[in-house]
Amino acid sequence: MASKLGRTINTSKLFPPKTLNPCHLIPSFVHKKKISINEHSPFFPESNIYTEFSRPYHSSEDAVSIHSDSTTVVEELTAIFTNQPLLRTSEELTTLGTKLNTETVESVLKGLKSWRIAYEFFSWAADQDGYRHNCYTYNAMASILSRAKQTAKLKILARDMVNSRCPMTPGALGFLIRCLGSQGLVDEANYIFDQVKMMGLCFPNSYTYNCLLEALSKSTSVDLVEKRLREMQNSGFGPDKFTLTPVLRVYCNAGKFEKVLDVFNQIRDRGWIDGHIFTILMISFSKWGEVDKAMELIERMEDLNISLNEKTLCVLIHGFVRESRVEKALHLFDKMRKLGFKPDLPLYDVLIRGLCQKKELRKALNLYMEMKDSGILPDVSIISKLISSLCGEGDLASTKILLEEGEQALDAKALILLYNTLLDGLVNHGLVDKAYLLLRVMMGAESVSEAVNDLVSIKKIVSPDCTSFSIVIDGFCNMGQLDSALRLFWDMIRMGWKGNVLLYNNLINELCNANRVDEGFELLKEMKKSGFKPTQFTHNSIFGCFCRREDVSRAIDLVREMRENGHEPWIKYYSLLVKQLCIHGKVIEASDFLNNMVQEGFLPEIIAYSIVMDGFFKIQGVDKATKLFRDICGRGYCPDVIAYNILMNGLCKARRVSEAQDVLNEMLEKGVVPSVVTYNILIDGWCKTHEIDQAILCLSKMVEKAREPTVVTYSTLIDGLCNAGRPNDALILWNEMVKKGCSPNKIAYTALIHGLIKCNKADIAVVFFHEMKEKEMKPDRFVYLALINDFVSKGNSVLALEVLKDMVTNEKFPSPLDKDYPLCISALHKLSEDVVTSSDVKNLIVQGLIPTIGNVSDMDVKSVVEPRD
DNA sequence: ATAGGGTTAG
Repeated sequence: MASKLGRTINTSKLFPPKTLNPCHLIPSFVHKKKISINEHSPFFPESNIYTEFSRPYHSSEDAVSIHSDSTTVVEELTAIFTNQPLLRTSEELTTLGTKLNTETVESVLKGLKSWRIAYEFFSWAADQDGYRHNCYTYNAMASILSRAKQTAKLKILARDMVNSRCPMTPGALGFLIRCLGSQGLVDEANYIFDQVKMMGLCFPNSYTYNCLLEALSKSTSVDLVEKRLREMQNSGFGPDKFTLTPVLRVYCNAGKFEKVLDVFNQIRDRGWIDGHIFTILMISFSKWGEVDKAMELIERMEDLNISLNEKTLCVLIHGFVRESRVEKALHLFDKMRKLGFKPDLPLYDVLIRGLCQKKELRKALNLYMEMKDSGILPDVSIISKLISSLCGEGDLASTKILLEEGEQALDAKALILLYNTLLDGLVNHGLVDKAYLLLRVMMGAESVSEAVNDLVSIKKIVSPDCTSFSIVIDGFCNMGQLDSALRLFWDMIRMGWKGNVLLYNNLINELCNANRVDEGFELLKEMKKSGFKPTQFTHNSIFGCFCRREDVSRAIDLVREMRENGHEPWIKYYSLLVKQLCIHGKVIEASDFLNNMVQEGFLPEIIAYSIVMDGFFKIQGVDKATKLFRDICGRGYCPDVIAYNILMNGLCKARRVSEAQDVLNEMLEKGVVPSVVTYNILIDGWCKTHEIDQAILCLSKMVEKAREPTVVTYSTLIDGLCNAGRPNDALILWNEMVKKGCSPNKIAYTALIHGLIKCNKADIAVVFFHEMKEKEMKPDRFVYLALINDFVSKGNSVLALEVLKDMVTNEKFPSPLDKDYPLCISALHKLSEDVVTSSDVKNLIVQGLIPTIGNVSDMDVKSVVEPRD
């Protein structure tokens, strides 16, 4: 874009040439005006603000020629700066410096190929006596830097330009603004515009404003654009098409639908709609995922006889593929070809990828063939995509053809990429052994080449690279074939490949997962020897293994080594370690481990301390636990709700419920919000210490605080109420629970059934017993036994037998070693003594469901084998 | 290839 340095408005790339007359902003008199080529005055009279449009540009074809002396100077300078950097301090150059003028500088800048040299020349010129850059030389330089994307230098240049106080024509300022805008330097463009205006270096006209808006429209700064638009109107410049276009664009960028519509209507009402406007809208719609709306626009465009341009179609096709609507994309693709546009590789690429993603591989292949027929050479990336998709579908035959084509068209470096894709595809398709065979053939093992005949017909051998090995090694790892992975790894090392960090990490991690940590350690040594630095992941893999093994001393040694490397041990591993130590009663060891971590400079998270605190409580170390809690508080930890819960639970279990109540108050003071669990713990504490009223009070408090009781809350209280001899209240609570939609689980049923039995209400209990079984919850044996025993003791043999039958068909009768055994036997005795149930008991013995008991003889048993009616 | 961790009822 920035090629005329502000003298003419070159908008052809921004706006369709058909709709734009570049002169529409320029009063006609300007074209007649000429300005002397040797104009050196740094200040143009104000009346000349439009002269830049007519100033000839010496290097363009129709430009006025520079006299021959100047031409020589340009040529010499260009030659010296291009080819003879050593001559830059020579006398010759000093002489040339005296002949410098702005036109020469512009010419030289235009002729220099590299932005770096141009920049050097530009700086050199600035230092020459009697020479000053003007706005055109600055713009020439700005244009070069902008094209070279040297944004930092461009910014400095723009500031220098302002600081030099060189006057600018509105066009020149517009040009500069567009240079900045094209590099996304929106704020800078905005700033420079104001500076220039403020310093009186230029009076912006509507073109300048349009340039500024154009620059701003690359952002989403709606406010900025609106502000400038008002400013422009206040300066007497009404908006034209080139004003509204950037306004539309910024609203599009910011996703302001309403505003977009509003501006669009303004543009339409003034008859300014063109393809460019549509393109802006369509790109936005496509970005917003509104491809259908974009399609509607296309139809409207066709109605308005505005031709679709290639870019718009491309954008839409990309948009449809992005939404996985490949059919629609293909439809547009056809349209595009009918309009005579020739699709390029990127467009084929996106469609083929879209089809691959939809697993429409036949269509993808056809399109690929079409592309080749139309004379477009495929690149390695598209072949690679096809190979990996075909592999994924197990279509090895097509893969083979593509690979053969690749062999003809690609060099060895690209070809190895295809082979790696193939290896990867095989591995992903679960064919890691096949991949391994292919790899061996690549390594030169001709003896197995038969086995990969269906994959490749190797004409030229492609040696595997590090990636090839990595793919197959990782494949083995993922298939659990760790030893194959290791063997291949060492093969790779022997072949001189060093591997990479990822490969080492994967292998070490797999070894550690397989509890082969010593080998993992060996590999770590090898890794370091090869010059790779272990990462956090490497160390934590090994650390995790030590933690799982509860190997405290090696774990702490590793923590030390990790600290030296600046690697943090992962909480999931050390919390696992302390948890397991606690489970095994080694709470002191767990506590010591955390202390050691602190000594090594790592502060364990509160979670780990919570585990240890709970551990102390579980081994009746109440004082140790509470001391630990206070210690960590003193060390600056802020216990969270779970840490408090553990503390309260420990105190409650030690029957120190009022202390637990104090802890709850402490929580509230400190602003730690109690959870349902907190209240449940306290409720249970009160229940277990026979303070059922306190427990119910606690329930109402939790409801007050909008903590919904859970099935745990209800179970706890139902158990407590029954133990307090209040079965009716327990039943009321049960109904309340069900009414609230809280469905009872096995523990809740157990609590109620057992509670009712304890309250002498086995007849009610058995109703819930049946309800529970209907819900396919399996009662624990002690529930059966409690019922049987209760019925037996009350002489209700029929019900007792019914439950007994139920029990023995659902689970084994307790063994003689079981603590419940004597109880069961005594119940059986009672049932066999009762005439109503004795024969059924014998039947159960015959069926082998219950053991033979004392006074039921074998003879008796035989007598019941014959069925009686 | 990177956090799932710790607490309550029969």
